[in-house]
Amino acid sequence: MKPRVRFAPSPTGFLHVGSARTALFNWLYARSTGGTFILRVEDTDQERNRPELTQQLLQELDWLGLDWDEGPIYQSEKLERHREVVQAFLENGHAYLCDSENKEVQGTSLLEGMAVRFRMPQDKTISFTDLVRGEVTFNTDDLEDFVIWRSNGTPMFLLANAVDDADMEISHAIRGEDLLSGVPKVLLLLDAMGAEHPVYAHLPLLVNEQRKKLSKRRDDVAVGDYREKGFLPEAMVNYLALLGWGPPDGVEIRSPAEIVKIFNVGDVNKAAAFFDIQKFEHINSSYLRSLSKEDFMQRVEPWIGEEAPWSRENFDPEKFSMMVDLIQEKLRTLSDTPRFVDFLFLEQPDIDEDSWKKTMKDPQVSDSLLAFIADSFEDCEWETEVLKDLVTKAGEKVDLKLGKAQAPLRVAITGRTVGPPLFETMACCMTREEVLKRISAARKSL
RNA sequence: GCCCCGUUCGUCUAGUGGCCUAGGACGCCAGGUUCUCAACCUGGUAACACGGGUUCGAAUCCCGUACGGGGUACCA
Repeated sequence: MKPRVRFAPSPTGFLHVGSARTALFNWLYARSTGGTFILRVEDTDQERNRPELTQQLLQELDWLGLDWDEGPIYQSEKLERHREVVQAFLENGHAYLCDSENKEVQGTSLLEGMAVRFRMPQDKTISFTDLVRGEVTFNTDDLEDFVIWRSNGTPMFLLANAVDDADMEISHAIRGEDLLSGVPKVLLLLDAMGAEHPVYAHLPLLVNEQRKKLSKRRDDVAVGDYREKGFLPEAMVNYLALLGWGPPDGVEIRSPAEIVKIFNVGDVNKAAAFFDIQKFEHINSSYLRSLSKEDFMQRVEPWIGEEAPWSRENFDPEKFSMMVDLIQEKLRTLSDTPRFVDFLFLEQPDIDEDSWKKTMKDPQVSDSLLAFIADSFEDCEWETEVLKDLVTKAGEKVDLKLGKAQAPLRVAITGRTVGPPLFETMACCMTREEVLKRISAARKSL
């Protein structure tokens, strides 16, 4: 029997990174076992039953490359089936009608304005084997009769969940630990239907620095936010896979396809994991570096177009293309790109205050240094090595090594102390006139 | 409150009774890279929550304590 797993998100208008991780682990399980990955949209809550919310969800999954084999199946379309099960429970005594005061009402058919509660058996032990946590046990005395049907005529989550899992013959339910306490109720529901139990695997939660479940109010939780910050989908998948699971050989950076080969849900660990943006950035920069130039050019497009800090007519694609060779290895995210090249496409460099203060703190020295440099640049060959030699010589006159001597020039030209290799940039992408103009502008500001 | 789950370097993890004076990665720190660094290279720092058992031997098994988290809705 091939495993059948599902990702069953509630459409909230964005994909939460925790949900994305759950989707990923289901996908990994299906792909690594030859199973079927099913997408089911849990939109039983009327407010969430909106097509555009679902659309966004599908797009994010698509962006991550998590393709599904069946679905999307909409839970809201199964209303009749859910009603049928609840009706049967009413008839066979597994559930009862209940009014707005939570009082039991006699009757064996659904009534408008009445909710339905599942009857909890007394002192019954319920245990199951979780693939991640091992044996987990509950006692029904700690559980209450719970609502399975709302008075507005719609099914509750647990009921819909149980019925759909049974009908879709889900073999493995892989989801977040926050759903662990709901399992005994679902198992009871399944038993009442005479359906089989799926195998459960509860993944550790993703937490923030306060060790609390990632929340959308405090934390950056939308996958789309990371996309907009310039993270690559394969880096996102790679990083998410590392939260709660580790490759047996310790090689952390590897493609989704390679992860599929070595993934095992039994190796998932139990403790909550902190979503560490710094490590994510490290992984992203690694993927960025390994991109072919062609691929990089394509992916960076959104960051150098309309959104860029320069006006479109000043942008020069050829210069940019040359700059890519110099900066690709330095980027942590795609959104870092503009600030490494913006000075080429702006009338004036955008001067960073801290950089200016740091390199121009002795205006006398900086001025004479820049004067020497400007003089020697007036009439020289416009080549990387020549420019570098000239700056080295200018530095010697004020008793500074190249490392220090290039700093004021770098800030005058680019506006920042950090950037692409300076001499190459000037030689390949700037004219003598532009460079001299910026040097003199900087000297005037001293 | 009650129920459930968890606890290895700051962080993510390896470790399934001897190979552990606990390994890797990120971060951090130091040095290197005769152009910067937020890039790259090398090195370093740093952890088995605590207390009892079991065992010749425990990070690994059992019990308890502490701490953390999740659940306990006519949300999902």
